[in-house]
Amino acid sequence: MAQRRPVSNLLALAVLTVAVQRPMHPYEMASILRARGKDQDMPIKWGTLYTVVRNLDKHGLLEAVESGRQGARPERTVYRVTEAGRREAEDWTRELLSTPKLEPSSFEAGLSVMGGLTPDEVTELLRRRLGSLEERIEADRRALEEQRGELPRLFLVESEYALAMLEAQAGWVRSLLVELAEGTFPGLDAWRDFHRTGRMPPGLAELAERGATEE
Amino acid sequence: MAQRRPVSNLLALAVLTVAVQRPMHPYEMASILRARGKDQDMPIKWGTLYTVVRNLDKHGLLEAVESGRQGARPERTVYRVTEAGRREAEDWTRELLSTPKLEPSSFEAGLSVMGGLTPDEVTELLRRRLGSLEERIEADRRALEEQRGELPRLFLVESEYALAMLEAQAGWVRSLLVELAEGTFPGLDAWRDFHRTGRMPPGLAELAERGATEE
DNA sequence: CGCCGTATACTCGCACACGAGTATACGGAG
DNA sequence: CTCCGTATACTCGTGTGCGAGTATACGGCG
Repeated sequence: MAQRRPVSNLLALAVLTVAVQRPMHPYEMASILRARGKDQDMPIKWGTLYTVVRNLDKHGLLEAVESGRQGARPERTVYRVTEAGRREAEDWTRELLSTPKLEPSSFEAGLSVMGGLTPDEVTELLRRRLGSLEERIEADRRALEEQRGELPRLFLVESEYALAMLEAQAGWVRSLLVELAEGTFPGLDAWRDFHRTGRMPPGLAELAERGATEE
Repeated sequence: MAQRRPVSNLLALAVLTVAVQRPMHPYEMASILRARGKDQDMPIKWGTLYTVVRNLDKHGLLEAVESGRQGARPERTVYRVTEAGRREAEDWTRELLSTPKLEPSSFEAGLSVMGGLTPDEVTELLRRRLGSLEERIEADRRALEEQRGELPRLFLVESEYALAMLEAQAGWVRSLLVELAEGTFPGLDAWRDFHRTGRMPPGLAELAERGATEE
């Protein structure tokens, strides 16, 4: 119920777009998505898949066209995209492309509470992060180069974006590390003192109380 | 249950870090968080707040120290951070800083299905996105400059990061727009043909079937 | 001095996400 | 030819997120 979309989970959009090709049963949608590497950044959870498909059905965006057992396999239901489903997928795509949406990032959360650790530890942790980032960037770049031979650019755009964001993050971390390592980060001493003495530097105490309810 | 953290919601980390200052009741935690502007990127949901606090209590990371009515106000419970809670907060912060985590991005999802729209519409949509991004960047930059006078750098780092990511995104969108507008984007014609004729260009059809289950 | 809008503080219950479990088919090794 | 590991295909139950609702206090206005 995150947004006003009848089925808000982004997996629903992926499901709709594969099912547009031709009617399919849920497991097959998952296989195709996996084969296209869409599960790299957003692994498909089985429970979610079936819930999402059922909800799409309930809202008339998908409809069951065939249900029964072929041979002696477990029963399976084949779904087809409805006209409404096609419209929903298009409209949703339009919104996702046109409207930037702030999403909670765990790194941001970490940065916002990094004052709880000492500057030296933070420096060490960020160094490790940068290492992982660089490895990942290298690996992704290779993988992308390889796919460039097999797939048209249109299908690689989202990987290119993801890579660009990783690079931007690495760059930012690198520049913060320079400030921390060279000691040019303003307020470094106050931060250290706070941890040595265990108390807020004067002036920060009231700041921390801002927004507190009166007793 | 996303990770192995006893209470996986990031709001729990924020709660722990404000409650470290001194014992508090939930509503007060929310007020302080809001006053610090932490709700900008991740608005505090009331339902979640109380659920999270209850779970932290259940896992021994917070403990109730006082429960009862002051004056005739509605009953309220004041919570204190336990030793385990303090450790959890520190450990969690370490993890968030040191380990990059891929998070699902709705823009990425949009890019991965943009083939469903025509190149011209995509161009128009991205132009709108770029406009919104630029406005937002301008506004955030101003806000940040203003806060620089009042708050030490340590408390602004996460805003600086968020701003840097917005700028990186804007830059990326801008360069994609150039390719689309100037027609240098490879495969533009095939993409257009696909929409005019309604059928996949040869070679792409099999590609789309990759991962399909045998009948 | 009574009325109402707003801030304070929380509860409840639905809907969704998802992991773990279930059950059958198929193919290859022995 | 039978045993078992793996792929196929789905179900169920639990925990969690979160909006909408509830209830009291306070301040100002007429």
